[in-house]
Amino acid sequence: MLDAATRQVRQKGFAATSIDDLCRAAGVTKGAFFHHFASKEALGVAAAQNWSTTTSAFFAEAPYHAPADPLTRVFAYLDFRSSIIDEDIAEFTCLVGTMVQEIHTSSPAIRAACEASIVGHSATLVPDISAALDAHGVTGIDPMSLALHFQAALQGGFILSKATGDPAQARASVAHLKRYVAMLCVVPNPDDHQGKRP
Amino acid sequence: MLDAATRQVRQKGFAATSIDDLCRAAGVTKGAFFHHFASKEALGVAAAQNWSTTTSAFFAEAPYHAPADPLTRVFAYLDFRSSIIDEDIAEFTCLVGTMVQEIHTSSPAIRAACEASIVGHSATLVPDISAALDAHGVTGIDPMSLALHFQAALQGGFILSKATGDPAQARASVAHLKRYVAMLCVVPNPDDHQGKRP
DNA sequence: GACGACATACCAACCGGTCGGTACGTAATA
DNA sequence: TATTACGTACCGACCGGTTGGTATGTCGTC
Repeated sequence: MLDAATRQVRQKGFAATSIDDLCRAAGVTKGAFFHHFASKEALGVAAAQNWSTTTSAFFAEAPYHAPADPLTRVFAYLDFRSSIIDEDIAEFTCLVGTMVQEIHTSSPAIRAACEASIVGHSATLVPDISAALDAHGVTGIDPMSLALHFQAALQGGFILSKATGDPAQARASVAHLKRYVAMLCVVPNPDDHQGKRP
Repeated sequence: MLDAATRQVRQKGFAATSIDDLCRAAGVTKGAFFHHFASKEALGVAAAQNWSTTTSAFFAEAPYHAPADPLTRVFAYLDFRSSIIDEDIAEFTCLVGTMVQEIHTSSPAIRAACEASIVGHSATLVPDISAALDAHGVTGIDPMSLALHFQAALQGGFILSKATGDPAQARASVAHLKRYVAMLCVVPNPDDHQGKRP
């Protein structure tokens, strides 16, 4: 049910996703839908929360946490984000980023759920970013601000990919992000980076 | 008419914007609407094209073209983008970025118009970016790719602002963008930069 | 009097949401 | 164990309102 909602919203947006279509896709009746969700808005909130939990589990299990050096972990995160951008645009695109564009004024509840999802994920990056910045003596940069900038470039990359139909646009923005971090921490070639410089 | 459409789409999205509401807001009848536009999709295309022409005129007249040094012009562009992010989120947000999220699969015509708007604006930045990169001996960076990354960070910043309700989120991403360019061109403090280094 | 620029009235389809009803598990009671 | 009572899960017909879109009329202008 929530999976079907996620799929449809990512393709058509929230407003264009009708409950009838949703029920047909999920193989349930309308009665069942309104038994589980009080309204369409409640579905939106539940979908955002479900997205939050499934993606945080997905990222928690991802391999980018393995490296010992924090900066290497940050690079690995960006590489990972780049690697999961595949051919099908509706597959790698962000549910909450899509939803919040439409409903940020009309539905405070969904908006808040989307905010929690994005901010929550960003917060998980802060320890690594903070440690990497400290290890290289970088000052004047708020780790959370940089984490949010990551999400901004990612979300914007998704928009560019949707506009051009080309997933490479999103990957290109991640590449710029990686170069930004590399220069911040004064690493000449981030792909050769294995740990703290001598 | 197109102005009313722009306002409503930026607030509610394309699908949630009804033609009836639109006509009421614009003070015209439905008959007049369908006299000018063949369909709602045609309105979307026209709105995107109108957005493209009005914004390109707006940016053409903006003061960031004044400085003699190309890198200073790039910084001035980013400063300008930051300065036009005011309190009302629906006022500084991008029409085509919002529309393309919803309709990228359902309406190829609107998608193409949005792509043209974003890519077209990015292309206007290429001469300055290219000259700035050349002047500082930066190689291996495609100017158009950097221009598109600017748009990605901006669009993503808009999403973050919509999610949090805070315009400062969008400005923060522009600040990171500016720092990125400064480091690329090896300028210690971009705000002090007045021309090519000795 | 032909034609473009609108206005008015209207339509079928669809929208989110409701509602009466049903199938079924369970637990207290006798 | 049979009966009753009740909560939960679910069905699907139905509702009022809205949707994008159309058909037809009207009025000023060349």
